[in-house]
Amino acid sequence: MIDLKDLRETPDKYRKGAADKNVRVDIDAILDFDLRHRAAQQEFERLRAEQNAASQSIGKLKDPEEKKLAVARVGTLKASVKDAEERARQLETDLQALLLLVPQPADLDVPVGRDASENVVVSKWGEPKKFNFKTQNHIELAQKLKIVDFEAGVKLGGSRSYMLLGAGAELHMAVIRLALDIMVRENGFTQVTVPVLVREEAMQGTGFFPTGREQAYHVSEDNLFLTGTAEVGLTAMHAGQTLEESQLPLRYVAVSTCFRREAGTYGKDTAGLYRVHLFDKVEQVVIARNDIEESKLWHRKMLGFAETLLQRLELPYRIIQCCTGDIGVKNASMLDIETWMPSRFDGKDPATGYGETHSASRLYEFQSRRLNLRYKGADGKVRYCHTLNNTVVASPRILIPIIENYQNEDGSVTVPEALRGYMGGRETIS
RNA sequence: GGAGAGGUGGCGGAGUGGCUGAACGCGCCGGUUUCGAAAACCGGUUAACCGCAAGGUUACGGGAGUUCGAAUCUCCCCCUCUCCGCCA
Repeated sequence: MIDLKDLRETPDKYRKGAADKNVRVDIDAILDFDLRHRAAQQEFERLRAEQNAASQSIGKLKDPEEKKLAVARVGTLKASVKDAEERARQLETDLQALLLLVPQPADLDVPVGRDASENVVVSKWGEPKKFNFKTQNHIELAQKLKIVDFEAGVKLGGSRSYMLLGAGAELHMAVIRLALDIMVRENGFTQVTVPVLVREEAMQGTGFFPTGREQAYHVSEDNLFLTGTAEVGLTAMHAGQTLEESQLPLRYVAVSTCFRREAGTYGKDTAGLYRVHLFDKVEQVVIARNDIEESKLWHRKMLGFAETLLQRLELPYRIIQCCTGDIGVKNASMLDIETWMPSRFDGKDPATGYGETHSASRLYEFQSRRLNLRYKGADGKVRYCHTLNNTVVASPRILIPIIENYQNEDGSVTVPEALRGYMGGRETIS
């Protein structure tokens, strides 16, 4: 949610912000609704004041005849008050609905671009390994090693379903535990468990609704939604509260199962572990003071925590600054991490070999406004918090680069050193 | 799933149709007192929105309704608690 006052004062900022993000919103219509809403509001308030005054005087009247007359007089006022109220309320509802669609304008340091093709590579870490034998993709490797059963998954859960077994499931838990240890033990984040079944307000408050509603599973029986990330729980946890500045920044991390309908992706990445309906993810969220520089600092730090994990796993990756057309309505800025997945590499252009594994978002007040998440500053003023989030690790997607980069000629997979401690010291999967 | 109780300001807790945006207590802020503090005493202390201002409107879990007028009456929803049943 953007600030209506700010939109009123600097509409061009939001016109450009939406255009840059390829989002169509009619800012002029919003301004017009706003104008009409305020006029209607004032009209209603004037009439209501009149009615209130008249009603109050009735209470003081003693003479029953006089009272009767006064009641009748106010009775006629009632209808016009109700009318004016209805008009003002309707305008407000329309205005709010439109306002929810206005994207957060991208930050100035975000390159303008149409879509993912115009994203910018910021940095690279590690060199993709050269194999001196014919490599296999993670699907072939995993099936031969019997660490993933796709058929069973589909039989039970339909398309984009899978079952990890044996060392596959162990590997999955190992990366999650490594991710949690990095965040909790090494970086002081507080681990939290979150509800993955939430009310509509939590989805709207975190900005996943109304745009993107079709991506969430809806449990209609209870009118609850399955979350696609722990970001929802971690960010909405303090909704409606006024925190103390001294509590900030809040640093939370959670593992949760994530549910995504993947509507509109038919035919994309249909095979394997890349795009699935259900996965587990360790997510980091920071709720910070209302300070742009501080937000930027945390953004880089949070990116760094994810890099730490990939470096421990010795997986080559690159960092992408997403362009305006690819950062979604919520974000002021978004940086993705793409990890080297040998099976995606076309043999010529190295850029083809990287697949997205992480996404770090900086949202400023966008979610806080929707969630009414504020804090009282040292100066006594109440402000909206800034929120940020980033993946620490999402599995099984991360198993793709692990299995593929660590494969051996005989089809076995070496367990990354950083994970061995979580797998009883196991060194290879064969 | 069945039965019942309840949701009021930062907290506790009054309030069953107009004089209640809300008694009283606690807390908090300012002052008096004090070398300083505590105690005591005095004063202040809800928020959002519209408006240059004066002022006005709204809000007692949320929504709808009754009424000239609702924290107070009616209906629906949400949430919390207690008991019974069932259950990991």
